Amino acid sequence: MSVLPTHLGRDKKGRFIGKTLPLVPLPPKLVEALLGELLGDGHLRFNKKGEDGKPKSNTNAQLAMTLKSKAYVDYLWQEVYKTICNNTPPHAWPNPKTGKPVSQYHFASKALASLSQIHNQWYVWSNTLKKFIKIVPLNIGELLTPIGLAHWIMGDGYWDNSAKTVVICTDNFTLSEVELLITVLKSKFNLTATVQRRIKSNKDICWRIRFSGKKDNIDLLRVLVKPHFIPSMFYKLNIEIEK
DNA sequence: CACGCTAGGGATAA
DNA sequence: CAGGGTAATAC
DNA sequence: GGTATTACCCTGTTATCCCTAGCGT
Ligand SMILES: [Mn+2]
Ligand SMILES: [Mn+2]
Repeated sequence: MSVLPTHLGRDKKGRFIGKTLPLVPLPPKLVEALLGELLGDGHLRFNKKGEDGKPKSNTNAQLAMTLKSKAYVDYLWQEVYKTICNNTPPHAWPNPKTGKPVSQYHFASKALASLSQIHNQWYVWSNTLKKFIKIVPLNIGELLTPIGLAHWIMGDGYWDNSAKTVVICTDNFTLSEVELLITVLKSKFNLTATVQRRIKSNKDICWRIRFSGKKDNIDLLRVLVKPHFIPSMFYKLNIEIEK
């Protein structure tokens, strides 16, 4: 996996600079984290689209993140995705100059051919909806690592204080995708989880991943992902921030 | 008491 | 999460 | 002029997380 130039190099404003870009390796840990972001709250997008709604021929995908947690957005930009981002730091939204209260923070990566390839694995074109739908790649079992799991839970996981366990909100994935993910959690990490059925407000049915609340299982999950968590997300594992 | 499971509401945080 | 608009630039 | 692409900033819309409540073994 590499950061491939499209055709010509560009400056940080996206303007052509008249020379080709060098090939920069995409760090494996970045790819692992990106997988977690895509399972969770991340968004791979093409900016410009043609009349059919599909991306124009030579455009490339960007990773876009818009989240409430300033700490997590800053961490992602600064520590995880810096090598594929420009130097513009995450910005608050709404723009503070509007006087409205800030509710989220945002950054986007560079548009890169390697991200377009990953988009191709994670999104399928729906002819009926005329848009891309995010899916779980069938080879997720080869790709998911503790780093990815950590980012996934920091994104879509929460601590269920009544059941005393972690639940992942996989609401927009299909039942078979959720079952696949549960199989992978068991085979790769020996983590036990079950499908939790839920009726949404609009009466549709969705499925979530509920980790077994047994002490050994939760302990194992914590050991796996805590090293890749930021402290402000420890609450999703019901871990105190130690001093 | 420990653990598993279902159900559902709501104002955001995707 | 997803999509839209525009300035900037090369060819 | 006309096309093509990216970075940056902004907007649309709802499915999220986060919570409470309850029953069962
Ligand atoms: Mn989410
Ligand atoms: Mn989230």
